[in-house]
Amino acid sequence: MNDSASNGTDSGTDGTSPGPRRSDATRAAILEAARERFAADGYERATIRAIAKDARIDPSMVMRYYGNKEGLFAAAVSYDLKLPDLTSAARDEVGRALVTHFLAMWEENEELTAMLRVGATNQGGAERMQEIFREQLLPVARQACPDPEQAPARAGLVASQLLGLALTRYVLRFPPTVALAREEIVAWLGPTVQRYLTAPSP
Amino acid sequence: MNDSASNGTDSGTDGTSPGPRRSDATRAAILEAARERFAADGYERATIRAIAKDARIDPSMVMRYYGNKEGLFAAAVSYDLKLPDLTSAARDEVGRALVTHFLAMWEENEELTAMLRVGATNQGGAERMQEIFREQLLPVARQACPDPEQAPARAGLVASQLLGLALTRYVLRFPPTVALAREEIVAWLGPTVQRYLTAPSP
DNA sequence: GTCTATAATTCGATAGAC
DNA sequence: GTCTATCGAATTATAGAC
Repeated sequence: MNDSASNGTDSGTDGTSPGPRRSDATRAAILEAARERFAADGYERATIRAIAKDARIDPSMVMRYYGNKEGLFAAAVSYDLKLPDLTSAARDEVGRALVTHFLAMWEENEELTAMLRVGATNQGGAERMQEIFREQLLPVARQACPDPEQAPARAGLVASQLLGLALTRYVLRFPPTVALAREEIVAWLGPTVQRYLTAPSP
Repeated sequence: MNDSASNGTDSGTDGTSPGPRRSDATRAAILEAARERFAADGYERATIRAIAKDARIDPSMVMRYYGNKEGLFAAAVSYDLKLPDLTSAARDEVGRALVTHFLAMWEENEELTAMLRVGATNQGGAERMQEIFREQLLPVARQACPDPEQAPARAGLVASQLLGLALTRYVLRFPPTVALAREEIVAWLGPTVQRYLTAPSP
């Protein structure tokens, strides 16, 4: 969301204020439109022209700012996804907490749908998806599960359930899964995740 | 796959139910190549030209046989995916049975990976995925779950876990999930699916 | 900074010779 | 049935005027 301000070529000669560029509004509009299009259509079908049209600017501006289509996608999904620190959660509640935060993240952030959709057909997208779950889910598993050596497998199981929920609810939009209330999902999936993390190996 | 013997009995005139054509081998080669490409690249990036090259025939043949790209995809994934009849399975073992058969299906059939990948970015693919879900998973849920009215929700939960496994294992290829042995997966996911189907609402 | 015009590819689809 | 040649449309990307 936040384009960090860099330089201010138009904000006068006094260097005291590294003010926002005049184009920051445009850049932000482009990124927002890009996230929407990538989330809705995937990488291939989301055209630069359509994104530019949504942002109500000229397609060539997208190229000027982000170089090429890959650069645009990278910029659009470069937002840091921070799963709240769950290390403080009670050990027998980590499953429910994880599902709750996961749901909140996906409902408020189109970026994740975009990444999942792109990850299904694009190598770069899949790798970025792997990164995120290594950085976000593995630490949780390392702390929650009894044998640290099993943490990757446990995290993989949790990922299968959480991403499966995201897939059926936000991408494929299976009606019954879409219809579920958040609390229902937490009530059903919480114990599953809890078990994947903390139960002894079956 | 099946290069069925192509004899000369071309029953020609009846367009609705043609016998074995001389071109059957070619058609089969096209479909096999199409499945591989769709599974590997998704709908948009799997080009007719590339598929034809894999099948070592001319791209125009694909058009001649299947009309257009959509027709090709439909033909490539039109195999009936038959989940074995689980109505005979013991009621407290339906979870494990379902996971076991699901795994077997995905490991031996590229078609399913193709459909999942396409479903992530293509409307038609997503709808076909929904169809299969309705025809295959819903009946199982209807029979296994205590309250038939809850069958769709239960089936949706099962789908989230099973398709999440397929996504992380066969599409995104998360290393820890790929590394799991089939028996481990059954041991972990079986109880989950069992609970989604038969446990009382939480 | 913004836009017009267009280059350079690539793809789906068609026409027609053999 | 098979292939060559090509059309027409869409795309990314570039060059340059204002």
